[in-house]
Amino acid sequence: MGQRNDALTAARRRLEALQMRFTPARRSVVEILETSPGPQSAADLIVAVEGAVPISSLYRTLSVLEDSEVIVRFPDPNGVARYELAEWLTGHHHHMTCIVCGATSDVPVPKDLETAVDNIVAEVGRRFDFQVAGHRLDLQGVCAQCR
Amino acid sequence: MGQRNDALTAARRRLEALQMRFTPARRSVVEILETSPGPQSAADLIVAVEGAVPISSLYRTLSVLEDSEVIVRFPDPNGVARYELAEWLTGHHHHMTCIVCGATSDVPVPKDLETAVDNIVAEVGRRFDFQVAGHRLDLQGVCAQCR
DNA sequence: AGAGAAATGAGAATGGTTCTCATTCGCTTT
DNA sequence: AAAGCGAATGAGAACCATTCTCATTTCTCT
Repeated sequence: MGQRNDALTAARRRLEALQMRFTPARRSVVEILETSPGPQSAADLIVAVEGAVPISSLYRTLSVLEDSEVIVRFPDPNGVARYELAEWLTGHHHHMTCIVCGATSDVPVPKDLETAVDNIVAEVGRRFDFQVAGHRLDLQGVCAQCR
Repeated sequence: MGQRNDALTAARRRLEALQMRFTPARRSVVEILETSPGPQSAADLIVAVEGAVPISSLYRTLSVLEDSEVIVRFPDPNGVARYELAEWLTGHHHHMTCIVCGATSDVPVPKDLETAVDNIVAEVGRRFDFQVAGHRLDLQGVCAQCR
């Protein structure tokens, strides 16, 4: 199965299904996120689009994509928002943040380990009477480059 | 072992070791965090101290306590900073955030499960050449009250 | 070509957090 | 007890990321 344009196509379909337009700005953001090694901030994206999208429009683009569940937003360790493609487009994964350089990158946790995480999470939910809908696991440490 | 004032005493000692004063504002914050069921925001703390500490002082107090590693700060799902006692004072734990009411509470993951998490985290670090220093596991779901 | 809905761009406004600076506090030394 | 002095405080300004407003522009469908 071809993967190069899957996210782009899926995003277009999703937006069209909601009768929204797949405009150049929306397309650019999806394209950039598709090829990024980790979640990007609004500031990162402004740089990536080379200023072609004004800030106010970029934020609006991001919130449209978030509302349509093409991307997800979450705060990085400093509280600034970072965005990445939703998991139905990229698969489930976690993050590791280098405490030296600050970079956050994706970690596609191997299936065997992810299964173990799922079991733990489910068990915790059971023990604490909490109906678990999802989880986030973030590793903090030092990346290979910074060593 | 008495636990009621352990955090307070430990915090005092830590600050004094750094030749800083254990002032009323600093004491209040530690006290409040010690008795809170989960991480608190600056706004929460202002309410908890009943306005006795002005905002600018509260933030300064928080950063002093953070710098001296008595508390830790991290962003909640909306990006606003939340604070809790450092793990050397409370023990390792995780969080669960209710996607209905937004409350975040502590989850003292049972030792057996935590061991499993540790193993997974270590294994991921090994596989991805990442020197793991710590981890955060956040559950999202619906709490008992909201069901 | 024209109408109407959707999207855009510029800038103002907001909210959380940090900074500045003059004042006050609390030890320590007389 | 008073002076000296660094630490801490309080008020408000400043900052920065993000959101909002609104007039203008662009699509899409006739």
